[in-house]
Amino acid sequence: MRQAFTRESADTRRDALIAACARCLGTYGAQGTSVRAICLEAGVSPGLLRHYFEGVDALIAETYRATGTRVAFALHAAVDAIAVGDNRGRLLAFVTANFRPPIADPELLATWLAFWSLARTDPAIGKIHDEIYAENRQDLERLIAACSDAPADPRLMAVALTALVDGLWLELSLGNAPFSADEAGALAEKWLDSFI
Amino acid sequence: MRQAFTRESADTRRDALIAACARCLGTYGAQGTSVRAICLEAGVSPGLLRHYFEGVDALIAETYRATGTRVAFALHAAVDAIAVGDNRGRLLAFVTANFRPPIADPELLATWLAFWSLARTDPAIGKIHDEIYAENRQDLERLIAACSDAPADPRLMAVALTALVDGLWLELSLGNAPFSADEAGALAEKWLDSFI
DNA sequence: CTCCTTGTTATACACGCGTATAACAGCGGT
DNA sequence: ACCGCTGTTATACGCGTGTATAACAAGGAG
Repeated sequence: MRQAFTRESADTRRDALIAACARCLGTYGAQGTSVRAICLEAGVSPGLLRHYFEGVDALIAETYRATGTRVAFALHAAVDAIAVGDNRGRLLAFVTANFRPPIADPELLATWLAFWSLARTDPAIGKIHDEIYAENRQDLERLIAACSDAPADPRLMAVALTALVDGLWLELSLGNAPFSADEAGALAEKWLDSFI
Repeated sequence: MRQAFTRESADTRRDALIAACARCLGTYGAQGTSVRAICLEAGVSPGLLRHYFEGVDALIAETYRATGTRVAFALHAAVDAIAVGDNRGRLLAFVTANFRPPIADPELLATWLAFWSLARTDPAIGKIHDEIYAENRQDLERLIAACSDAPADPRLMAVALTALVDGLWLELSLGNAPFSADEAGALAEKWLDSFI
């Protein structure tokens, strides 16, 4: 007897596989994310992966893109929770959202680490990486420029702020960090106020 | 005919295997670092690895420790190149050395990424990670405290400086960074001056 | 109700992995 | 010059990997 199954639309199956891939990367890391593990997580047979994707590398690439937009969405939601007039508040919200769920999350870090390590090797992943980071920096520069007393060089400030936030986020998500999420937010705010 | 070989002391062989492991992690990433790849790089047969280490995981752990001390050594060398009286200069040297070789190096980043991803899974690696970071932070706090007008809370400043430096180093080493090593150094200096 | 398309499963293949084991050979002691 | 210890190699085993292929069945069309 063959296992029962239901036919799904292409989009549904692709999304399910992408979500399963992200869960595997977060749970088992890049090493433990195999075709069989992904398909088991998605509840389909291993062969189906290649029916929807060129190969496992292509699925991981699309998962990177999906994860990037998910993060961007969460950041935008944090910004939109602040009144449109409060430009400094919106910028601060964008920054401090990185220290709270769902962004400050060990599983998301594991996913991101896998992407970083692949970005050096796989050119396709590297391209996606550049796009995601460019978009994020653009968002940040926009929020900086919207502030009344914006600095002369928003690019360098965006660079510094991104680096600070990434570093804090990284150590916070790695665990055993010698500081709290609140302290991270306070540091970012202090740094921000010294500029604008 | 069997391949010729020479007998080496235990320390020599262990060091050679550790160095080969680091090169593999940097060149091929964690995914491409296998027992066979390491031993090919070291110029020995695959079986020899288990003659000197519990397994490949143990070798990677020792490689982490060795890499950590190598980085710490490079940072200390940068500090010692500055006159003992110039406390601010020594702190600045410690910080900016992170943006120059051999620390700002794609291969070192790849090695470090592998360690980060393993730190979550393997408790032994996680322990080594905590120790390395604690030492680094202690060094930084010492240099901060040595400055004449040290801030009230050197811990939080060390946290922030570490995060900023890590973030800048990360993106610099990932490549395609929208800023230069000099700009990174200038940013760190600016941040440093706003504190002390 | 039946047929046909095709999404899905099951199986197989070649390969690389980490490890275990036995045979070999370098090299110091005698 | 020979022996014996052991560092080193060679080979093999079981397993998991990504992918290719054929058999199957779900579900709409007629």
